[in-house]
Amino acid sequence: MESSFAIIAEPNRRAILKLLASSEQSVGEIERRLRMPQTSVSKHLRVLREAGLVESRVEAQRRVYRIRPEPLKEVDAWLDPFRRFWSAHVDALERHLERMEMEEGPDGKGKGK
Amino acid sequence: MESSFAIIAEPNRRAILKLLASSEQSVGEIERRLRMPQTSVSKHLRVLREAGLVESRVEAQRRVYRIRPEPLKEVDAWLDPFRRFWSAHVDALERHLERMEMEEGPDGKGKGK
DNA sequence: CTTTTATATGCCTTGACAGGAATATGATTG
DNA sequence: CAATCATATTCCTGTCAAGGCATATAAAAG
Repeated sequence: MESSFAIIAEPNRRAILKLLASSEQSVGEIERRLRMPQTSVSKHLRVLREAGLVESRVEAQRRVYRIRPEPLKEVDAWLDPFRRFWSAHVDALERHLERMEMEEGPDGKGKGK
Repeated sequence: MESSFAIIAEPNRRAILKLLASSEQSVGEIERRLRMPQTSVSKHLRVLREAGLVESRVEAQRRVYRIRPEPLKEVDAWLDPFRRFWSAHVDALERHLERMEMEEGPDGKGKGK
């Protein structure tokens, strides 16, 4: 479960991260807002913490969690090579795709001959 | 396995996508370049195809695969709320974090005090 | 100290999924 | 047609992670 990619593959963890992106929250707040069992929240927070995606601060009996954004940079960086496909010059991409489709019917199901 | 997040959680699939990001490739080319068993490549390609992350074109007995970038936009969009944490100047972020620590939580759920 | 509140941990079951080997499908060439 | 090349699919197995439940830890309040 090392990689950030695996961490954010889990929908509940994404929900937690998204919530924390707006502002830090205690476990109980997360529990109530996302309507998920406390035990489940704690376990996901543990995974997130060990992966460095969140960190916690103790406040009385509560633990307040907040985002640690660094690991997400890895994901952002990985996306980079794909951004050219949808950002910037769409023209070049379209020409590229059209060239590829020219060679055979679109989507290849064709028995082409 | 619907979500793109789950799809890219797998390292070999990320490798395939990355390779295809540079240019389209046949199954055999992927097999050789990534040094992974053909059966494995085919299976990952199936997953990627069903998730809409790649599409294939038939060329004689070969299937040439290429990127379909759209689904990755979802991932890119999800990252958006976190970008503010690392983009721009760090000062603003620090002030932001400090502000959050100050507040007791905008929740209103507060057990009064 | 006892009780209550807040959070964490352990155990167990279940399901999903990756990998490997063998095989099936399908197109190409002779 | 048979032989061959390229890719897909099936079956099996091991692993790993998520969810539920009970329980442990720890701080606060009475």
